[in-house]
Amino acid sequence: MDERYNAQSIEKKWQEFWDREKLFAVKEDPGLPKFYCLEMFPYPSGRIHMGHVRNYVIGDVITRYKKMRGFNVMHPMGWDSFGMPAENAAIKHGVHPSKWTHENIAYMKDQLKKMGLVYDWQREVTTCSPEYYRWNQWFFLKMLERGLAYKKASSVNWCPACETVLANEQVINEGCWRCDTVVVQKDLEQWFFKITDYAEELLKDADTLSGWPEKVVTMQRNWIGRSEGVEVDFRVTGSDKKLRIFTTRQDTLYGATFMSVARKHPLIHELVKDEDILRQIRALSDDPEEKQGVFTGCHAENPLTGESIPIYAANFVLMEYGTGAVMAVPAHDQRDFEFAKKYNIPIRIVIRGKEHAAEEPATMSEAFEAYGILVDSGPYSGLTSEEAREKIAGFIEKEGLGSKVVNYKLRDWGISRQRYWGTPIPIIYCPSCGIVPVPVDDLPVILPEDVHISGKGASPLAETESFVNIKCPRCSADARRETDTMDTFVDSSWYFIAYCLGGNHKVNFTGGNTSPLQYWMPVDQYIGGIEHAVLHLLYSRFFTKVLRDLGLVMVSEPFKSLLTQGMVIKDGAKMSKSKGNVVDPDMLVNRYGTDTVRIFSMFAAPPERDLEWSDQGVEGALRFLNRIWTFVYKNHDILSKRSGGQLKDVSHFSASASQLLRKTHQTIKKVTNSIERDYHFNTAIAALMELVNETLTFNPSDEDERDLLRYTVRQLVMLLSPFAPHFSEELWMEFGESSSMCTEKWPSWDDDIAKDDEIELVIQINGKVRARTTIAAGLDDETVRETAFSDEKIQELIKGGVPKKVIVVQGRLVNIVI
RNA sequence: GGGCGUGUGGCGGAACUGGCAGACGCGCUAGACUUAGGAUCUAGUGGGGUAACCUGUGGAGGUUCGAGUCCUCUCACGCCCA
Repeated sequence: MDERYNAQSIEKKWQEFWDREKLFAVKEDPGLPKFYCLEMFPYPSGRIHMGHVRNYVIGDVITRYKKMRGFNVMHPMGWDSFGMPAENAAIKHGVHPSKWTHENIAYMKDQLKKMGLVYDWQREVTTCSPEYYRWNQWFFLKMLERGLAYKKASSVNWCPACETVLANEQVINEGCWRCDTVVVQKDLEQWFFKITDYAEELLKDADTLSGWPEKVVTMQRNWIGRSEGVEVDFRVTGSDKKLRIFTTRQDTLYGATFMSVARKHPLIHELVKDEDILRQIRALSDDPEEKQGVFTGCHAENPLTGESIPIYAANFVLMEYGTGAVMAVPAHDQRDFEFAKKYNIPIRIVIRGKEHAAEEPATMSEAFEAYGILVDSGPYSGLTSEEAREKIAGFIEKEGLGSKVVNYKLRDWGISRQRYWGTPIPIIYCPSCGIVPVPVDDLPVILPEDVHISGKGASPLAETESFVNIKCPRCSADARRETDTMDTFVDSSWYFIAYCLGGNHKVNFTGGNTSPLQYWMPVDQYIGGIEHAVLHLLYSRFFTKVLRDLGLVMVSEPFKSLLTQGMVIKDGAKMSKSKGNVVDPDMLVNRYGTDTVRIFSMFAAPPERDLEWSDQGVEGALRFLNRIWTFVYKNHDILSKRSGGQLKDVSHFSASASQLLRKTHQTIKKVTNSIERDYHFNTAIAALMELVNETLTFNPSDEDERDLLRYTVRQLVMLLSPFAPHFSEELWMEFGESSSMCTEKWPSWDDDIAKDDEIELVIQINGKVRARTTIAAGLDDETVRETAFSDEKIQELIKGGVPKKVIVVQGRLVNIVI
C-alpha cells in the first residue's frame, strides 16, 4: 500500500475494472426487486459542466447504494443529440452537425467514465441516429392515425434578414439572436400533437405524483390551466352572424359594455368592409402590455339584457385562447378597465364587495375583480357571485344561448421546426392525393448528410432536391417530402422507454418484444434540473399516456419520484463564461481525483438546493479522504488481518471501545436514514466524518478491540463507497478482500447497540438551561425528577420554594417552573 | 399584481413528531513538528463580558412550561405566472 493516496492511478484502475466486469449491466430478473434510476440525458454540447457533474453524481450515488441494498438497478445514459448548437457549429465553423455531434459524444462519454459514473452502456441511446429517430417517425404516424397529429396554420417567429423561422428561445428581446433584426410573426402550416386531448388526464394524474416536488406539480397544473366557464353567443347587430365568447365570469354579464375580439378573428374580415379600419387593426401593437384597440363599427347584443354594445378589435385578445373573443366588463376586469378608460367606454358596476363602500364608476381607480354580491343584474341581483355563476350558466344552457365549457390554457404542441438537425417528419405532399403519410415499411426517413447549411433561407432540407423529390406512395406521381423536422422535445419524450428496450440498436415496437417495459417502467427515481418542470416533464407524461393507449406500456405515469437538483453557483452567481466563474470538471478531476470532487459535491449542500462551489471546500474533501488513507496505511497490519470483520467478545470492552461500537452503529443508521428519507447526502457524509474523527483517536488495547477497529473501518468504507467508490474499492482490497465493493451488502445496524446508555440531562428553570448532568438512559420520570432537584445549583436557585410545575422530557430535559 | 419558495456564525450548512441552536466542513486564532509551510497534528472559535451571567435563528406580535420549528402581520431575496 502506498503511503500517500494517489487518486489518479486508483481511479483509472477501478474504472477499467467496472467496465471490464460489466458490473452495472443489467437484465430483467423477476426474482429481484428492480430500481430504475435515471438522470436527464445531456445535449452533447462539447464538454460536461458542473451542473452535469452534480446531476450525474447524485444518480450514481443512488445507483450504487440501491445495488448494495439488493436491487436490480438499471442506470442508463444517452445523448439528446439533435438540436440547434450542432447547426450553429456548422454555420460558424463549417463542420457537419453529425461529425461535430459524434466527436462531442466521444469526448463527453470519456469524461463521464473518468468521473467514475457507472452506467449500463449497452443501453446507450443517441437520438440523432436513424435507429432511434425512426421511432419518432413511427409514433408520429401512429398519432396521425389516431387523430393526435394534425396540421394547421399557426404563427411563428420569423427573422426577415435570415429568412428563417426562429424558436421562441432564439428570440432575444424581440430580436433575432443571430443578427438582432426585429422578429415578426408569420403564419405557416405546422404539425401539431394534440396534447389537449390529454389535458384532463394530465391534470387529474398530477394528483398521483406524490414523489414529485409539490412546486413542479403546481407548475404543471397552472400550465394546463383548467377553467370552468360558459361559451355564450352574442348576436351581431344587423347580421345573422353570432360572436361566440368564452368567460369564467358569467356573473358579470350585466356589466359588459363592449366586446373585444382578436385581430385575427374571422368575423372581422366578414363584417368589416372599411379599408381604413382594417388598416388600423393591422397596425395594432404586438406588445400586449400596451392595451390598444380599434372600434370595428359593429355592435353585438347582450343575450341577457338585449343591449347593443360596440365590438372592438384588441391586441390583448388571442385567437389561440378560448374563442378569440371576450365580453368586456371594465368594472370587474383590470384589462377591460384600462381599455375602457383609454377609449371612453362606460363602466358599469354589477358586483359589490361585501364590506366595500359603494364605489362609483367615475371614481374607480382599478377594477374590482373579486367575487361579491350582484347588483343591477336583473333577476340575479342580490346573489353571490358563486350562486350567480351557477344560475346564469344554467339559464344560458336552457335558453340555448350557449353552453357550459371547460377551457384549458394548455395549447397543442407544435412540433414543426424549419431546421435541418432533427427528425424528418414522415409526410409526403402529392398534388393529387394531398397529405400522404410515409408507409411504415419505408421508415426511417433518413436525414440526408449531404446538405448545404447556411442559416439563410428555407430549411436546408427544402433546398436538397434529392431529399425533397419523391414519388407519391399512393399514385406514384411526382411529389414532395415534408422538409420540416421535429422539435427535439419529441426525442426526449420517450428515451427512458428506449433504455428499457436495450438502447438504440434494440428498440423495436413492431415485431419486437416490449415486455421489458413491464419490468422496468416506471422510472423509480428521475433526477434533473427544475428548468424542465413543465416542457420536457409534461411532454414525457403525454407520450407515456399515448404509448399506453397504443398498448406498449402499462403505466400511465413515467416518473414515480422526481428530484430537481439546484444549480451550481460560484461567488453567488450561476456559472457562466461571461462572468468568468466557470469551474472546469476536467481540471478538478485531474488535480484532486473524482472521488474528492464527488465527496465535495455531495457534502456542500442537499441536492435540491443551490450549491455554492468552493475551492477550499474541495481541499477539505481531499483532506477527509487523506486522513482515512493515512490511518489505514499506519494500521495496515491490524486492518488487513482477516477476521471477517466479526466481533467476538464485547463484554470487557473499555469505555472508548464501547463508545466506538455504539458510534459505528449510530453512523450506519444515520447514513442509511439520510439516504432513504430524502437523499440528503450532506448529512450522511457529515456522519461519516464524525465516525472518522472518533476512529482516528481510538487505541485498541487487546485483540478483541482490534477486531472492533477492523469492524468499524470496514463498515466505514462500505458506507463511503457510493460517494467515493474508487477510494473504497482500493481500501477494501487493502483489507485483503477479493470481491468488489459494489457487490457487497449494505451494512445494517442494531438499535440496541446504537442506543446511548448515558444521556446528558439538561435542567431548566423557567425554560432556561441552569445545569447539566449525566444520567443513565431510560430512567423513569420520577428518578429523573429527583436527580434534577438534587442538583446543588438547582437547589440554590429554587431556595426551597415550591415549583409550580415540573416537565420531564424522556431522555432530554427537566424544566422546573417556579 | 397573483402563486410558490428561502431567510440560522465570517462562509457552506446541521437541528426526527415543538425540547441543549450552530452537528460536519471551510475560514480564522494559538501552539507543536519542520530548513521551510499554502503539508500534517493538537487546542480554541456565534456575539458581549475578567467572571457569574446576559444575548442570539430577517423584523414585530401571539400560542406554549418551552418556538429556528406552530399561528398572525411585516421586510428582503429568489423562482414561476401575469
